[in-house]
Amino acid sequence: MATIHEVAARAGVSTATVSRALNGKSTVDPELATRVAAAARELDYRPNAVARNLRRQATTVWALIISDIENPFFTAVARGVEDVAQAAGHSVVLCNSDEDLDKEARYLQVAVAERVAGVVLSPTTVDTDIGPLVEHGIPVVAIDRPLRGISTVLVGSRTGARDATTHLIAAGYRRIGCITGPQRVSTAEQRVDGYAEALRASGRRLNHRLVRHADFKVSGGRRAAERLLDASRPPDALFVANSLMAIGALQALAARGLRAGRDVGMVAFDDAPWTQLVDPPITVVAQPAYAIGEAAGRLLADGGAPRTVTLDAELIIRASSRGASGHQQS
Amino acid sequence: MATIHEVAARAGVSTATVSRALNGKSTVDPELATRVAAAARELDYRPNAVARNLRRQATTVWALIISDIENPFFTAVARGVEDVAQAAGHSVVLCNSDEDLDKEARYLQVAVAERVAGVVLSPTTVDTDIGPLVEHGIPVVAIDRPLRGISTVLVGSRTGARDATTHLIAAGYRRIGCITGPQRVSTAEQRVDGYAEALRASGRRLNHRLVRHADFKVSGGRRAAERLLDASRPPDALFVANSLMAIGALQALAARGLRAGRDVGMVAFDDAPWTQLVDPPITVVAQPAYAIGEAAGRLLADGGAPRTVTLDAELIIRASSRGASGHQQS
DNA sequence: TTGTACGCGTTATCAA
DNA sequence: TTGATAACGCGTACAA
Repeated sequence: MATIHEVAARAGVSTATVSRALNGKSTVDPELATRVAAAARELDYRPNAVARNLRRQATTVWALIISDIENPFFTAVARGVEDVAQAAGHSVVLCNSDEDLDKEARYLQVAVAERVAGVVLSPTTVDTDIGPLVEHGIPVVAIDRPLRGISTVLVGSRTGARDATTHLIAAGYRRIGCITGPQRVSTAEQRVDGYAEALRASGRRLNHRLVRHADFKVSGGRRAAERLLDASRPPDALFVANSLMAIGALQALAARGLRAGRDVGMVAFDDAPWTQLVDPPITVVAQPAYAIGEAAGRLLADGGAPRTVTLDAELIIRASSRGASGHQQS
Repeated sequence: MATIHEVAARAGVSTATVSRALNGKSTVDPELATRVAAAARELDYRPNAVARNLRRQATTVWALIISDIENPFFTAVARGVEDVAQAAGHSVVLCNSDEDLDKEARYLQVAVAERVAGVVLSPTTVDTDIGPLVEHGIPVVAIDRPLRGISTVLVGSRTGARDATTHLIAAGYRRIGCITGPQRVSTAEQRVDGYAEALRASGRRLNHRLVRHADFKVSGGRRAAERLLDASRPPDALFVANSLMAIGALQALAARGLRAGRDVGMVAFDDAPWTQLVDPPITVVAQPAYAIGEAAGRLLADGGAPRTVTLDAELIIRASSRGASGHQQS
C-alpha cells in the first residue's frame, strides 16, 4: 500500500512534485515527471481516494438509489444514468432500497456520510426525507416519483393509465380491474387516477372492489389478481401497473385455465421483452426508461435551478386487448 | 455541514469526548453524553465518513461488480449478497461492468482507490486482473466464473448443460443447436462443453455449425438463432445458455412462425418467471442465484483461506422439450 | 519550477 | 473520565 511519500522518496523529489506530476499540473520538469511516473509504476502506487476526497472536500461518485433492482424498468434507468455519468467523469454506485423506507433512509445516510457528489433517487414514498441531503448541499434528482423542491424526471403515468383504460373500454370490456402499486407511492396513485379518469369519461363509476393495491412485485401481483378473479363478479379485463405484477397476474390466470387476451383482457405498464412472447402478446404502456435515466443524469450534471422533466409513455397495442365482443359478461 | 469541532464547542467538551460519546465508547460521563447528543442533534451533525475512513484506515463498504445489470440472474445474486452484507454491518454498492473489460478495470480501480472493505466480482473474462486488489490486501470473492487464488462460488454449469442436452436427446431431437455466451467467458465455455459431452455420450459428433457464440444479451441471442434457423439444415432443438438470449431466440422463432416446443425444442439456462408464461412453457436449467450471492457474501465476511463452493443447477422439465417424435427432420 | 508546511475531519494515544 | 495532540494521505498556498 504505497503512499505518496514513498513515491517521492524513490523519485528523489518532494510529495508536492509527485502530486503535481501525477495530476498533470501546470508546471513540472519533464525530467522529474518521468522519474515520478517510473517510481509510481514500480511501487504500483494507487492514490488513496479517501485522503484525496477529504483534502479536496469533494468526491466524484454519484449514488443511484432505486426502489427495486429486480424491476427491469429501474435497471434500464440505471443504464441511462450510468452512460451520462461516465461521460461527465463520474462513477455510479447503485443501491437497492427494496421499496423499504428504512433501507432507503440508511442509504441516504451513507450518501451524506460519504459526501457523494450527487444522488439520483426513486423515492419509495412521498414521505422520503431528503432533508439531510439538501442541507449538506448534495444535489439530488428524483426519478419516477416527484419530490418537492428538487429536479425531477417523471413519466406521464396518469395519461398512460388513462389511455390504456380508454383503450380497454373501447375494445368492449365492461368490468375492468386495476392492480396498482403500494399506497403513498405516487406512480401507483397516478395510475389508479388515470384508470378512474377513463372510467368517468365513459360515464362509468369507479368500483373500489375492482381496484387492488399490491407491492409492485410478482407475488403481490399474483395475490391481487387471485382476489379479483375469485370474486363473485370477476373482471373481464385487467389493467396492471407494472411488468412484475403482470407476471403475477398471468400466473393467476394460468392457474385458473384462463388466458390473457382470450378470456380476460389485459394491458400492463412497461414494455418488458417477454410481453411479446406470450400468446397472445400483451398490450403495454411503454415507459422510456433509458431516457429517464439520461435526463436525470443530465439534470444532476448541469446543476442549476430545480426543473421537472416529464416524458411520455406510449400505448403499444397488441393482442391481449383485442376485444371482448365474443365473451362479455352479462 | 457541521463538524465535530462545532459539536464539541456547543457541548462544551473536547472533540475527543464527542467522538467517544457518539461512538458509544467505554467510559463517558452520562451527563456529558446527553449534552453531546443534544448538540449533535441541534446542529444536525453527520460524521464525515471520508475523514473517518482515512483515520481508521478501513471502510465498511463492499463493492459488487456484476457483468450485466439487466440479467435477472445477476440481480438475484445481488439480493443474496446484500442480505448477508446487511447482517454483517456492510453497505453494498453495485457496479455494472456490462461485460466490458475496460469498464470492469475502471470499477476495480475505484474499488482500490476507495479502499473498500471487500469485493464480490463476476469476472467478465478469464483475463480479469485482480492483482491490484490482492496486492492491496482487499479480499475478493469471484462468483459465477472462477479466478485463480481466491474464493469462488460456482454453479455446475457443465453438468447442467449436459443434463439439458441429454434430456433433449432422450426426447428425440436429432439436430440440437447451441447458443452460448462470449468466447473466453468460462460459463459460456462450460455450457458448450456440457452440451458436447452429452452429444458424445450418445454417440454423436459435435457439429460446429450448430454452435454459436453470442453476447449473453437479447439481441445477440436473436441474431445467433436467426443464423441457425436460416441455415440450409436448421436445428430441430435449441439449447440456450441464458434467459436473455432465450428471449432473443424466441423472437427469432416467432418471426418465422415457429414455436418453441411445437416446432423446435428448447431448453434454456435460468428460471426466469416468464418462462412459465409462454406457451408451451420453457424447460430450464435453474441456477440458485440468490444462494450464490449469499455464499459469496459469507465467504467475504468470514475471510479465511480461499475456498471454492459449487452449487448445483437443476433441470426443470416443462413442455418446450416434450419431444420431437411427431416432426423429426429427415 | 520546486519544496516546506499546513489543513481537510476524524479517531487513537497518552498524560493528567 | 477527560483533553490536548498526533496522525491517517493527500493537495495546495506560499516561500524559495
